[in-house]
Amino acid sequence: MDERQLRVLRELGELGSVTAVAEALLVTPSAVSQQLRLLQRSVRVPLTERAGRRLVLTPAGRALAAAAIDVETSLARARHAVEEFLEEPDGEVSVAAFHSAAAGLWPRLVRGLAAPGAPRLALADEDVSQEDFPPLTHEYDIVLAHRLDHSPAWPRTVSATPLLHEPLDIALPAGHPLADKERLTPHDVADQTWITVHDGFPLMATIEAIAATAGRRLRIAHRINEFAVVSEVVAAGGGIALLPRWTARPHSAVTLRPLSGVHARRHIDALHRPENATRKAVRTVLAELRSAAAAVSGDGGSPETAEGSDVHR
Amino acid sequence: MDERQLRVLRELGELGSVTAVAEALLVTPSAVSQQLRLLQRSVRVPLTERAGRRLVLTPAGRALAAAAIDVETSLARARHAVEEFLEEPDGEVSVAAFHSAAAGLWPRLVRGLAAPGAPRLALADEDVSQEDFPPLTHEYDIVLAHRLDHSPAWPRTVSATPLLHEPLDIALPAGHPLADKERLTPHDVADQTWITVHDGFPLMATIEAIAATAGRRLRIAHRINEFAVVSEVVAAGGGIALLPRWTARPHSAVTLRPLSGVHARRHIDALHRPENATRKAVRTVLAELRSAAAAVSGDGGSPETAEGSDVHR
DNA sequence: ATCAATAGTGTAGCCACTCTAAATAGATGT
DNA sequence: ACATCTATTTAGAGTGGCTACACTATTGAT
Repeated sequence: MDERQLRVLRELGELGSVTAVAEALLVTPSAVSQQLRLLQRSVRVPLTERAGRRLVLTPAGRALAAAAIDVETSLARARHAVEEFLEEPDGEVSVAAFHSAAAGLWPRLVRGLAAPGAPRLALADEDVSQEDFPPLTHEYDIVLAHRLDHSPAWPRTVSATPLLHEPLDIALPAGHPLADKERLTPHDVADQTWITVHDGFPLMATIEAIAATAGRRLRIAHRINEFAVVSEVVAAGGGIALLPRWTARPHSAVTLRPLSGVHARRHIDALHRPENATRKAVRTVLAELRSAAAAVSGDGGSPETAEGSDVHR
Repeated sequence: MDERQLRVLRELGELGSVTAVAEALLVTPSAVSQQLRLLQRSVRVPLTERAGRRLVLTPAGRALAAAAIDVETSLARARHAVEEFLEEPDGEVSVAAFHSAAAGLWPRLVRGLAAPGAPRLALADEDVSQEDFPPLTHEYDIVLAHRLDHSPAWPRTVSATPLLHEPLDIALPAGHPLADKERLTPHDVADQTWITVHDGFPLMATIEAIAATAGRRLRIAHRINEFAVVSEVVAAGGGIALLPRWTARPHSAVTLRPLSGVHARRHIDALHRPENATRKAVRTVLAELRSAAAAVSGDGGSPETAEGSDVHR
């Protein structure tokens, strides 16, 4: 008893003759007759009977034909299941991010997708080194990742949607002498006590570039990945640090100053496996992320969020 | 996208490897792999992906596998649909009957099957000549039919369950001189004015036998098929008639007297197509009909219905 | 590093299944 | 009685899915 046989039986019930079924299914009446014979073999009561020169369903045949409708319905649903999955506007979308991107973008993302009918977010923070971002796309639909300007591009196996090209500024405690200058050079900052990320994390390459340009080894006192913690330690006079301009939460006792002389910018990209963008819900989240990023960087940001573009704080 | 492919996909989701699916479905891994490739061809996003040396479902694959469960469920239901139809205790059973059998048996049938869970009855009266009873089994699950003792048996294409072997008595108006005799002979009744059924209806053969035995042509004044009407006309003095002993409703102004000298009995049988008895609901109704018939004929009839066996009225 | 074990995929060929074509049988209506 | 319509049977062709086997890739052990 397979789909084809049930289909034939059902059509016979609705069309009332083998010939009509054959025409509907684009086969010969012989094929229909044979399918019916096979189906009959699997059942112990007659499903069809002759009515004159026509063939009609018995009550048992009608009972089975009714069940056949369910089979065809579920098969039709299965045939559309993938499309529906792709077009579902409110599907679940998992988003991973490192801390500063998470802190800077997720609040806007959550607010922007709060409406009913919007994708359901599943957020997770993941603080990994640069080469570990792409594999995360196997676990999450979208991975917010960052890399420095001249670091190797993301592998071709993942799609990358650029979100931010974010300057990295020097974070100074309020009242620090260097805060008087509008811009700082590697030479200006090379002799300071430093707070940096752990080895292997993206910002480290910029720290090394500063040291190379100034021709000195930096004095690195602390290793702190989390920028909120960094801000607090900078404010407390523990040293100076490199902080992203837009995604690190401003601290009232920390002043940011742009750095000249080295490329001090990072890319924040949304990584995802290419086929993932066929899902409407994923595309919606990506669009919302772009809009959140534009707001954060000050391009058309809402008044509520304009503070993010205020460098001097 | 057919059942087999969906089955393979679903099993892959649950078992987690092509080899395990192959073992579960009793085929080689190669066959599983080929089925998956075919399924993939019908869909524009990947359904599976490599995880090390294993193969796992993508989110789209999981969405389709979920739909596959519905397909398998409905197919399993279809495979049992006929059995369920046959075993359904409360299915609808259509019963046709000629008038006197209907009047005599249906009230008991309806009362006996009033309980919830009993077959649902669909009753219909059909007053046809003897040869037209068997074809009615194409329209009704059970056909109550009657034939005279020596008339040809029912064709082998239908099953016949004997219900009653019912004497045919002479109906006389109360106070008629013949009512004084305990039994009547053809000779006694041949000179009376008669009320008979229409030509072609079963009882007519007995009327003809009476005429033949007595050696006379009967004086047939009226042609009335419906026994309730016959009783009224007999009571009013319109003539005498042949009435079934048990199934015709007794009339207070009509006396029944048994007839000797000719075979004056009819068979009342329940006809049905043989495969119809595979339905539990039909068997239940047949059993209830036998019990109703036994009660009507006085074999273990309940007090409430004992009047049916009272010939002298 | 190398090797063995494990997992999945590709290919060739076989087998079974389902279709078509044509002949047959039965029913209907003129 | 005959032409027409309908369903079935049979034989044969074509398709498709399966197995066997070879191959690639990954993993873990020595």
